[in-house]
Amino acid sequence: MQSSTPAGRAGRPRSAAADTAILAATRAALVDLGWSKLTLGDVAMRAGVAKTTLYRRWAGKNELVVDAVAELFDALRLPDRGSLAADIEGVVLQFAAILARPEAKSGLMAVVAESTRDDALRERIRTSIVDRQKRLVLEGRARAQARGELPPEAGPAEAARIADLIFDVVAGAVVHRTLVSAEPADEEWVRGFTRVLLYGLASQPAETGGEWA
Amino acid sequence: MQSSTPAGRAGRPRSAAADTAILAATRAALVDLGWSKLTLGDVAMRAGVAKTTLYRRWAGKNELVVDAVAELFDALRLPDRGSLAADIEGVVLQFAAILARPEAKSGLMAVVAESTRDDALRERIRTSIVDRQKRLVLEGRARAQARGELPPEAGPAEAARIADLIFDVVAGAVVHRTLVSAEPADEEWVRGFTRVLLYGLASQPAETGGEWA
DNA sequence: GGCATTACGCTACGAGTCGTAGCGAAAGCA
DNA sequence: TGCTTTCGCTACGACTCGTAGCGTAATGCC
Repeated sequence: MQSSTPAGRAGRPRSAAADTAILAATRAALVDLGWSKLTLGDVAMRAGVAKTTLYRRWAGKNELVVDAVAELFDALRLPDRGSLAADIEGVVLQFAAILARPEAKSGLMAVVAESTRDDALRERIRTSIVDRQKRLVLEGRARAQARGELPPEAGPAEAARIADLIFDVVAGAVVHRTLVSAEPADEEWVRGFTRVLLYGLASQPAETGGEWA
Repeated sequence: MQSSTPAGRAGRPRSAAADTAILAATRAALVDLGWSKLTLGDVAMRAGVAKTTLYRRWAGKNELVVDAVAELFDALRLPDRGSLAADIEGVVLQFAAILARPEAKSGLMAVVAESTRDDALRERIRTSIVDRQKRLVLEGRARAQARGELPPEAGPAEAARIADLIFDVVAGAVVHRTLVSAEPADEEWVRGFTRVLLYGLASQPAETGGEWA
């Protein structure tokens, strides 16, 4: 975000309603048109604002879509389900549900691709999307350690390393399953994933025969 | 690919040299310009061919970049390093090295993003990029089972499920580390990842203190 | 060798998008 | 009531797109 009147400024304040309308219109355009065919003129028309207003608030398509997609991840929560496995399954299913939405699919990966050549954009993605997700990893890990389900790590540097690793594994697997393999990360898949994450491949006794709880 | 004269056709055959020049020019343009600023006119000029020639062979930017990026993954091999852990670390490091190249970074995620709204494109990505990677998983898994490092699975359906899961975890983690976290998947990271993949989080005794083999 | 067939380079074109400039009107703050 | 900033609107040059048309080049077949 870069809207909302910067506190005690004089003059006409920016319309907060326009912000929400623009971001909603951006998501709607992502659903209807996808990333490549989405134009700022079209978004402006959908939102009922002038194209110039859009350019006054966002530098371009990249920044706009980052903000529009970021709001989708605001709903992520980490309720205490009693065990680490249950906590993981719960939050992964939430994450998968968000990624299943077409506006997230077509928007998120596109801005990530653009961010490989734009450091400012990558930073924007990190602060408004990635860090919110990563916080859940830290929270879940601390909770599991308090339960005694995970061993405490050596030091703060080691803790950060492992947290980063876990985050890349979890988020990466769900994203890859959803976008590249193009198959749903449903409950059955999430159960198998959680088992591998907690106990590894070597322990996999192939207990599930197919479909049963 | 859709080039090379379709066998016994009459008339002037398509120049194979043009194909390689175009694909190389596409990768060069990806490095210099990135996905969004890459234009087919620019690629044609770099390759020394007319723009119309490009349109005669590829339907558009998406298909062209898929083919150009796919060639990067031809180098993936799975040499027998004696143990499952060593095999995984070896192939993951290769995968990471390819993903570290700017033409792979900016090109791959962009076409994946587009493929969320284009079934034909997704199929093209699957056959020319994803399936080649997935074959390594099947091969490595079979090798590990022959060594007795992994338990045999219940049936063919279960085997496919687990192979798909492993693939999404491995490829997804490396991609997420490289593109989203924007940090290198170096040897240290790969060691930690392989440990989690094989033995899970619960067994993690935080043995590495930082940097030592 | 000659002929049919296909690919190639080149030019030109309408259509669409981009991002910006300039203007008058509207909406807050002091 | 003024001052300041935003807003909607129109218009603009520049650029890219994807295609059409033409003459030429390179092959297979007879």
